[in-house]
Amino acid sequence: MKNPKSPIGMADIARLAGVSRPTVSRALGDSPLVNQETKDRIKEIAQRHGFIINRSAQNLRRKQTNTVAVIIDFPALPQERISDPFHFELLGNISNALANHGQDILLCSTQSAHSVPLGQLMAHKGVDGIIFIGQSGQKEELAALAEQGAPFVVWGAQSTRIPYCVVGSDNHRGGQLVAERFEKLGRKSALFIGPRGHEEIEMRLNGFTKAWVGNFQELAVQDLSFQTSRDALGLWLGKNKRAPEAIFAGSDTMAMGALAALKEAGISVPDECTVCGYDDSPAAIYHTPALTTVKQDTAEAANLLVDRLMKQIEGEPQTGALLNTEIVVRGT
Amino acid sequence: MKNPKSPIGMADIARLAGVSRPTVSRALGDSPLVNQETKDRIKEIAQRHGFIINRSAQNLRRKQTNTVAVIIDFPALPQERISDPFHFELLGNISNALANHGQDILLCSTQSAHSVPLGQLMAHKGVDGIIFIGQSGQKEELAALAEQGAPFVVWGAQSTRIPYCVVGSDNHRGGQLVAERFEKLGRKSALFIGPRGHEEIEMRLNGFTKAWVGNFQELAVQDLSFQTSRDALGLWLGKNKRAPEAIFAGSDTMAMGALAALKEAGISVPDECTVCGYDDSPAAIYHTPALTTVKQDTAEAANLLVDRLMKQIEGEPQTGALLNTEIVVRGT
DNA sequence: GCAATCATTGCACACGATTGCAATACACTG
DNA sequence: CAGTGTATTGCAATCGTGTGCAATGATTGC
Repeated sequence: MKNPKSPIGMADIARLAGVSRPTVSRALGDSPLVNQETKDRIKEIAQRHGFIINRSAQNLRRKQTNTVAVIIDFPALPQERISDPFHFELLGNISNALANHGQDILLCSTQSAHSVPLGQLMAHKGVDGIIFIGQSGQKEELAALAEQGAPFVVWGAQSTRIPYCVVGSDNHRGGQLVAERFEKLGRKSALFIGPRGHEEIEMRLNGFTKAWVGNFQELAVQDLSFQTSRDALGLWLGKNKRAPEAIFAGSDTMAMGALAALKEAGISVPDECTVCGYDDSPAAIYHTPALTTVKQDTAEAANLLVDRLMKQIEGEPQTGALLNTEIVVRGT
Repeated sequence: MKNPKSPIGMADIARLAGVSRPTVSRALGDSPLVNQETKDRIKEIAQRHGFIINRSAQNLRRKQTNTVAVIIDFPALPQERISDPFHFELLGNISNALANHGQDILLCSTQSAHSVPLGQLMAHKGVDGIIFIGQSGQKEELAALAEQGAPFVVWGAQSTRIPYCVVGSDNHRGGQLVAERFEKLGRKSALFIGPRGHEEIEMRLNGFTKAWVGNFQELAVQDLSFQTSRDALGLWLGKNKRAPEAIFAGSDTMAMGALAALKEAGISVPDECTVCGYDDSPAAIYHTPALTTVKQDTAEAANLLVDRLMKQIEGEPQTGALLNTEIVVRGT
């Protein structure tokens, strides 16, 4: 029933060291108020007896938690499976980055997070700050949250005059890189596949069209899933007699959907049609042929996110940041 | 500097309701000691004023945290990228399942978790229980943890006389299903690709060989990565004149690696060689051709894990559980 | 009508750590 | 030697909530 927990507390250490509890507290906190020898002795004793501080008590007293909430979009239903593996990779890197700062992660799915007003989420969950992943949808709520001075950062689309800190890859530049590559390959016509209303993807498209001079068409789809993309392109290929010479997909998952449709239509890749995705998710490498795609450096992204969040928690307001992006040329 | 947090506490609610603080505490906790009308009134007031309980204080007093640690293998280095998307899916489902039980998730990477002796992890992180994902490596430490009565569950390989609660898919049966399918297709020779020493995979192999009557060879590799599998099979195909008629890979990722090697060798799938993976990870669907694989139901897995963990926390010891597995036939 | 029972509520302390302030001891200055 | 300063430590209050026990008033039984 009751697990034994750690029955050893600060008071015990104090007794063992022959000092008072506050002195132990200060010693472990490396306070300059305590004699160096005393500190060393206390630390040694605490170490030897496997003392572990009670986070609940510490948090209560300090009014902070050393915990950061990460809010991420998990597929609500098993069959949806829409969650992007890219997010997983980012999450892993965030986990590491936060660990380096001595912070714990409180993981929330968007649905459970939204059962509570965003503004109260922090107090409710008892965290010092929040990292949002893939929440481009709710700018107003995030703005309100920023208004009350809550420390948080968002992974998503950059844009001017956003009142909070957004870290994201340079989607505009990414799109541009794709256009440049298509040009270099001498392609004359291009098709873009992606949903409207998804800010990051719109920016990719934007960068692309700004830099692209050839023939252009857009295939607007409902979501970012493999299946949707595959079906949509299949239909499109049926209706249009000529396949485009190049396809730019809004994400790797969609690019793979497109590749499936191309294969079914008997169009050879990359000879007849070259395809470029976005994200450089692991699956891009595993795919046959391996996917040409725009890479977002998740490790650097995680570091930037965490770094800026920490500084915010310490009271320094932070501006957003743009990540370098590069195109990774593989088999498509 | 100081974020305003929620300045409203139980004392305020008490004053507003004209009762004492303890009464508020009991009312919100639905104690039968409080008059129903009083309870309702207090709850309403608390609700209306957006009162949110201070978890730190509550946890301190109750000596529990309503938080479960999930320890998962994140890739330590960005370039490793070995983490299986299957784990991500499982994590998402666990997140949902825990949310249903009002539990929060504390996410730890294995590396940060191992910076502290496993036995103290729970007290250190201040959680009520732990879910391990993909830790088949350290049975002794887990056994020791079980010894001290810590509540935890493990996703991994089932086996008899393990002193703690393991939930896993029926790997043995999974391998058997693959053998049966190969037989049904009339294949005469089979090759297994997978690392030795990985318990779950060994069991898959075990189930397979028990049921398989044809010619059999094993290709032992170093790890579970796409690249390793691809290279190893490539080499193997070079050395052996005849390709096997069927390949069973230890995981989907490895199956995709094998498919890449087969393609390079000009061997047609599934005509000349049929391939079967394991996990039914999302990438299996996205692959071209789509992967035939053994499915593990992550939603059910998550429910079982969480359910058993909760019961342990409440003091009921739990035995392990075996998940149903089924083979999903797709294009390979 | 009096005592016993019950339902409801408040008092006061506990949880385990942090911190402002006072206390002590000692050194140093003039 | 008195006075001031400095280094080190302990006392006691505090964070916000939960809970054993006593107290209150209402109800019941005889």
